[in-house]
Amino acid sequence: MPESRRLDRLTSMMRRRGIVLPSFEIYGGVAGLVDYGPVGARIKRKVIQAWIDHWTSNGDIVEVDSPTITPKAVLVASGHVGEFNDQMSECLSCNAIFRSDHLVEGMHPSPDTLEGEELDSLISSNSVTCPNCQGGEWAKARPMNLMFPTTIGAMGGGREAYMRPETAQGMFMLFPSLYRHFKQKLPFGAVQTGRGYRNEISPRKGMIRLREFNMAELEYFIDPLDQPCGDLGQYTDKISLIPDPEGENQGEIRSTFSEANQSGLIKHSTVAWFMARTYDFLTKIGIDSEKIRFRQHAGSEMAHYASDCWDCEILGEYDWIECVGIANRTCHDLESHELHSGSNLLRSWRQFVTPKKIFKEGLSPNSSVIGPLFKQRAGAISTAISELVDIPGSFPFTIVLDGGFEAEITKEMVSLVKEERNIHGEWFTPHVIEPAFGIDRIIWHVLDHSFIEDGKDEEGYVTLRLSETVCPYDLSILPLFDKDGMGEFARGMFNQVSTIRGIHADIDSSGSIGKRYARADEIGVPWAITVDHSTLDDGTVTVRKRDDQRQVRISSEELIVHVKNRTIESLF
RNA sequence: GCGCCUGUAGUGAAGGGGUUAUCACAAGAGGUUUCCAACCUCUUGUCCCGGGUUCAAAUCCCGGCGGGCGCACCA
Repeated sequence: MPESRRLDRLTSMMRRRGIVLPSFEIYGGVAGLVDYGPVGARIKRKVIQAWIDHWTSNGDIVEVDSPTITPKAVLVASGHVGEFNDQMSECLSCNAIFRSDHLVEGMHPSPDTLEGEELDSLISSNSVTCPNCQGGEWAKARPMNLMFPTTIGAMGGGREAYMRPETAQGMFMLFPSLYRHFKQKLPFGAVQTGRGYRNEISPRKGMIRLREFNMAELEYFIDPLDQPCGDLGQYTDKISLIPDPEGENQGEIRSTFSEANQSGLIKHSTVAWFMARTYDFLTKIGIDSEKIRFRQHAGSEMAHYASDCWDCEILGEYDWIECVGIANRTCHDLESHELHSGSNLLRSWRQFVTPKKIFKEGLSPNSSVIGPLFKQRAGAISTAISELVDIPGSFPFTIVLDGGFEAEITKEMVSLVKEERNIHGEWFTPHVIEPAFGIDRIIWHVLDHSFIEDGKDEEGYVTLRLSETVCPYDLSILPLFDKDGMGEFARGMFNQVSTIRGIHADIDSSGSIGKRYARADEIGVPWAITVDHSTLDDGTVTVRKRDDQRQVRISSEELIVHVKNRTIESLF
């Protein structure tokens, strides 16, 4: 079997068996949009369920769900409207397109803040040449919008909006509700799974770069003075870590999460903790641990909102692909939303262990004197007096207002106040650690790593060695013949197991028994239950294990108990 | 967006200006004491879309859409 075509065989199988296939195909298809078919949708649901369970099982993280349509103002505050509207310049001689701000790199302190016309004039005044063909003629810079715009309101005059490029903003919007839910105590987190939208220039590589995709994001809100972290010592695997090439550490380092955190390779303990938990999740759903690595972003590739970011990359048919990003978003989002919205609900209270005593000495304006004397300027003068930090040693002294007005302040106009207060705590903007998962990319790699071809002949025998956590059906029930009562017995069993919560069975009576095993193996059903002649005599069935084809015989009642308890494995 | 390659049943392929487009596997019905893709009979189903050239286009040409790779892009 030529290994170079494994990718083709895997994608063909995925289409044929209804796992993942191009969308809208009878209308020619649309690049970057895919469907999950009947088998794929079940796998996807189980991956997402496993993800939600993984993060919410500690009690400090809850699930939320917010709209995909997002008002423009939210995305202006988050920085996406600015960042997602990069100006692009096209070379008139070879039609190559470049980001305008990259072309004028070094010619301006902050090229990414410039408008189209400023970029154009910078390009022409510096005679920037095309990196591709050395031509010097450029078309006007045009904005490239990577978000899908829409309008809220069916008639004219609606509000401008975009399809969300990430689910994170919805969780920031819900911060006040989360803060109340968690009894106003950090740390806590929220997860959200759902669709995100990016109008990619050129979607590529099957389901790797999509225009509409499934994401799963976790926002963990912490006090920046604290770095909450679980027991890293429980993760003893050595992990491949590739630190920022612009930093002190070079090349690939193999280390445990605990060591990496202690040595300062992973600076933030909470980031290290989520990296470990991410590794734990990925291996649990069937990603090969040898094909996982973490790569730190260089400062230059960091998203606009992040101060540190580690990508989790997975090795598959498309080489190393970024599947999870674990970013320290600091207070960027909450602070920016506070600024843009005027809300004061995006903060958290930090209680001091011991109240701080503060002594405040200041001047208090005597308005009965100041008022009649300064009339309309009295208010401004009173404020200025209260805000004086250095109290002048003698009277009279002069205060200069913003407009240049000079007021002479005499002893009678003020009184000296000495105040002693206990401060019990302070308000601050929480920081956010965000693990963001690309669900489609993860599903791809789960399938890639499970796709085992080990046929002896040319044709190849395919087994999808999916973990029970993500398999599309838990078991396949196969009547050896659909007659003599075997079919009825099988359907009875099917109905019985189908009432068990979380269990989905398949029933298949067409074709030879070998063919039916093969069909079940190909989509990763872990157990095949065969109803045969003996079943009719003594009520026993055979249970076949997908990964080694071993079979045991057991009474159907006993089997159903094992299905219920998820202990089929113990039969082997 | 650009360049090169490419598009034939569900999947993989063959063919190719001329009657009804070929093969394998898959799928459906029936048969067969049928436990690892067995066999027999029958059946369903295909030239990406649009325009052009031509007496005649699935085939040649142009455009679009989709796919692969490279460049660019991937906040």
